[in-house]
Amino acid sequence: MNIGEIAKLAGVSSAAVSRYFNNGYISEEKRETIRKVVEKTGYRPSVQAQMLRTKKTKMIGVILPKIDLGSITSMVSGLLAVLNENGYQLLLANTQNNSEKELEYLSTFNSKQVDGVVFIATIFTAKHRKALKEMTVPVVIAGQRLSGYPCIYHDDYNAVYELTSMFLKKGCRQIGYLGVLPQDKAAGQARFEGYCNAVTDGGLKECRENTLVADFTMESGYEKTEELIRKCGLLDGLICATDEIAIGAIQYFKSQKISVPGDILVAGIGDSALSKVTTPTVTTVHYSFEKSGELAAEMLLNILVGNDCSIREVKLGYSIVENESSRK
Amino acid sequence: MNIGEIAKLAGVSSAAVSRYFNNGYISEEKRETIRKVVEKTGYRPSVQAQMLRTKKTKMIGVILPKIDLGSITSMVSGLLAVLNENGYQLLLANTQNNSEKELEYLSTFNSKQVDGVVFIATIFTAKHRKALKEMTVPVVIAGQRLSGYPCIYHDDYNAVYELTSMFLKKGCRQIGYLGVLPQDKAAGQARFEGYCNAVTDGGLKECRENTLVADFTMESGYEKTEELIRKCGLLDGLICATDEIAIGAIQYFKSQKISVPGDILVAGIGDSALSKVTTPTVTTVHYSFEKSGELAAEMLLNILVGNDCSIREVKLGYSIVENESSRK
DNA sequence: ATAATAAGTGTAATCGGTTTCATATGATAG
DNA sequence: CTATCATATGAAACCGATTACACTTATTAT
Repeated sequence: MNIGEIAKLAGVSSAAVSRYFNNGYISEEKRETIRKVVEKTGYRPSVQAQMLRTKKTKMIGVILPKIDLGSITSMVSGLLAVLNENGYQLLLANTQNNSEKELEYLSTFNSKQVDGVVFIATIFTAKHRKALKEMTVPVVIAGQRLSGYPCIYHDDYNAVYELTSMFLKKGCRQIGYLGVLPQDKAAGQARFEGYCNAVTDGGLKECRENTLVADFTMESGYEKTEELIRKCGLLDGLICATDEIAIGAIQYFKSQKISVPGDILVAGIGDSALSKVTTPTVTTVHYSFEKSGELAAEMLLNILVGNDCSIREVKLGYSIVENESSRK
Repeated sequence: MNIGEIAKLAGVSSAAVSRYFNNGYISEEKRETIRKVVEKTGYRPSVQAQMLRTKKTKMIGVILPKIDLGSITSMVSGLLAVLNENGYQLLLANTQNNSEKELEYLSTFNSKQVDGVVFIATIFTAKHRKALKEMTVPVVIAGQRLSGYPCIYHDDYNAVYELTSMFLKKGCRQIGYLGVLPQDKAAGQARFEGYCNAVTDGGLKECRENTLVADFTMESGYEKTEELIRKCGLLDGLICATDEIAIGAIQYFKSQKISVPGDILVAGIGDSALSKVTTPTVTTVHYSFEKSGELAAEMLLNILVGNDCSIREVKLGYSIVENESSRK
């Protein structure tokens, strides 16, 4: 069943049927006859033919490093809400933190498979920059700031700065930090700098000694906390770059009969579901990931309609969620 | 840059270039010249044109009720792994538990937009059956058994039967149950029946009185536990249809100074990340959702290549993860 | 020597729409 | 009474690939 057959049944040309679907000039009377035929046959235009002819796929590619992460699924949820609302579909690519795959999917999506791309990445290399430069479809970066590209990210620096300052105000004088790789500008570098500057501004020194790099897991949080304590002695505060790390840290302290928050205050980042069910519950930073997904989608759609004056860079705020692990 | 221009540059026909990409008859020498031209120009065939001509989109639609749920993202992860491996892309549709949207996306995907659909649903109505009957592209159902359709699901009945039997063996004589809507055949009905039959087989009676229906949240678990205790007095065991409900229940017991597992044993289902970080950690049932995603993808791909003798229905096993909430 | 088969190639039809262009009609303006 | 314009329509070109078909040449079987 194609447009020609419908046209024949309705006694019009295929152009008229096309206009019927695309709000072109068409008389009320033909519109009605076509409507009837379409209804009776259940005809739907072939999206493939439309894509080929119009060069619009109405699809947005989303590249993400890991699907089973609350922050990321929230973003996807926000993306989907806005995209579907506007008649776009979402093509998902999971790179499993594999840098090569990120480049591969960028290239795949670029070859006209989608109208635009939302790129959720953690670490940008020179290769990424090169791949991005070669893109012919618009790309919005989510979760990181990348100069020259439309992007949306969170105020990591100030979030951790404020978190650390809060610990100082509560009397902490030996604050440790468990971070992630600094190549990750957002979760790694910005958060670490927030910690460092807050500590220095608070009149403490040698912040770098009280820090270690972990990965994004609870196990790593546990191990690195042990290492940190062995290295620095007992601290009175510990800021962690993610909730998972913080929970691992708390588990270590529990195993050592070190009281949280009695002996040491602990905080994480992300406001994950986990942070609300542990004992003690974990003080953390809330980012609105769903909102950032929605905004990323809106930015991309704006670019697609050629709205050159639209928002091109967004830094989203945060709110500190004080839970039991820092109540003093 | 289209196939014709490449053909001209290589001094061959467009058919030859097409054959170059599709492993058709072509001499080694032409293959080489085409390869060079393709490399130099960076040409890639238009997927839209290919789709139109071949009637294959190499895309699979995935319809899911909620993206921010560990079990579902694990499935998606498994789906993606297998689909991408085989050159397929994943088109994501999130229905937010909206039955109308489920039907709408089924219909959208059906109109030749994808080669096949993976449908992750919770409740099947008559409308769903009708919509499924009208599908012209193959559909694999995940998370539920639906007679007549390729499907993949977990052994909910026996999982809960075994969990309940374990509680009985530990001496429980008053086991309560917090379930979800029985319209959900898998998480609702099958789990509930597993509980009922285990209780009856264990020589206890009146199982139905000790049960209530909650929804999938911790809050609901908290409230319904309160209601259940008010109704039935103190139980000595509580089986919950999900980990979230179980955690809500434990929070209620904590608030009432009722000891878990001292006074009452509690278990959930799903082996979520949450169940591992609470105090006490929650006894639960592990399902391999990632594997079910992989299998669903494999089933669908098999159907697509016309392998009629392939697996059409899979019931996956489970393992009980005994944690602190039931250690007696 | 001849028939049959396999390998290699190009032409042109095809997939199913959208859109340009030419054309027609009726209404309004000058 | 013509010129202009908005509305309405269909024919045909076009998007960019795949593939059926016809054809040539080389190889093998009879």
